[in-house]
Amino acid sequence: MSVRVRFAPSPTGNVHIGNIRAAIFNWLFARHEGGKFLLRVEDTDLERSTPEAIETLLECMDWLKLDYDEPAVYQSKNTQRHLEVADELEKKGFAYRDSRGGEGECVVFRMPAEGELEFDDLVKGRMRKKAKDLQDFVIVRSDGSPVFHLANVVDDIDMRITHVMRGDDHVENTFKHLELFRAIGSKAPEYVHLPMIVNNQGKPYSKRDGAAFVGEFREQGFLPDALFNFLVLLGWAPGDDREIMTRDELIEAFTLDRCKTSAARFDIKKLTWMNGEYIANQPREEFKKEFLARMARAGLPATPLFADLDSVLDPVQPRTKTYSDIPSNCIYLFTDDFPFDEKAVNRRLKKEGVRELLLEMAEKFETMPDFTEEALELIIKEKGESLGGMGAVVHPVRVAVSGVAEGPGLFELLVLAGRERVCARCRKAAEMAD
RNA sequence: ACUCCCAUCGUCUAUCGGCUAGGACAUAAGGUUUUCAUCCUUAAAAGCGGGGUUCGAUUCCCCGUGGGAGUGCCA
Repeated sequence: MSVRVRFAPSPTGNVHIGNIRAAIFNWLFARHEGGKFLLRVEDTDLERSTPEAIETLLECMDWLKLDYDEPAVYQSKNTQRHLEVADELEKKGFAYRDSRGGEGECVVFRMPAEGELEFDDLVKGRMRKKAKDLQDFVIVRSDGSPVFHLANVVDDIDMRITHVMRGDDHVENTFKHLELFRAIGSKAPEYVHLPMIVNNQGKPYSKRDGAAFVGEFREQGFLPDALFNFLVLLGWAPGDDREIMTRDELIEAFTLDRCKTSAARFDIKKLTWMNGEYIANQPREEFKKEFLARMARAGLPATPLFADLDSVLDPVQPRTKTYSDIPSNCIYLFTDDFPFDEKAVNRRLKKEGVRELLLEMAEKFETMPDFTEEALELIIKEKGESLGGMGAVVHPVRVAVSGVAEGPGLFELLVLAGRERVCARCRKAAEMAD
């Protein structure tokens, strides 16, 4: 029988990285096994499951390229079926009506009173629980609506799910679910419980710990492939020393026996590093598209003041860690109205003789015959020798032209900026000097 | 309180009884570079504690400790 797995999120506005990680594992498993990956939207909480929330969910799936193989199932459409099953269970004596909660009559599923319940988790191994440690549980609320446990199991049956892969926090539920399958008379799927993603305190990773929702990572300028790659490595490893892997490599290598059993902390620094690697290797056209979008959003022009966009992007792309740092990192290439970094100004401009130096260099730049990298290097080197090192010229000029202390190679930068701008900026910065 | 789960460098992880415990991120030092990023070299950095099983335990078992999860109308 071929593998059928599902991702079953409740659409509550944003998709948590823990949930999407579960989705990724399901997706990889399905693709590795040549099975089906399905989406079931558990939208039974009508108040929180707004159309916008569902839209957000689908966008996340799309962004991460988690394609599913059959039309999405909406759980709220199956309510009748859930209630029929509850009726059946009640008729057969597996469930009973009770009003102990006081809110009216609900339907309660009867758990075994004694004995031991067990199942083999494909990652965690054999799980056992004494029957007396599990209580009966509500499957239909007093308002007539089916509860998660019931709906989840019935839908898994109807969707012919073969493997349920979900968060660790569901292990206890699994004992209940297994009893439901048994009572309904249906073969239960295999179960796989994935460790949680936690914060520095070991608690479930939440919005308080930083970006916690897929949309936030997208907003902050992470690539879907980088996030995907990073998340897979939380709780799974290929066994060799590979870390940056393509989708195909991940699909090829992904097996359940390499999943971990312990919780993993979310390390944004490593994600950022990985994202930088992905950006550096991104096709120029893709980078350009995102670059322009970010510039537009920041209200900056789409075309550089000088040179063409590609020349400007050459030094920018390999230095970009996340898209969100694009506007501030290259604003000086697109407008003369750029900010000066205070530290850089204090360190490189507010020094004895810098004013004169900048004016002199502006003069030299203006009069040199060819404004090329080679010629610039000669001139700057020459001037530097009289000042005890090229740095004495390079640093002030860099800050004068870009406002910041880091960036592309200076000669490259000057040529990009063009003679006219360089001279103007040197003279303007000279006023800030000393 | 009870039940269950988990436990290797700061972090993510490798190790399926033989380990001088490997890799990556982060950190530190050095080299390359005009700066930053990159790149190269190097350093520091781990088996929670106690018992057992074994010729030999990070690896298997038990106890403790720590963390997490769950315990009838959330999912």
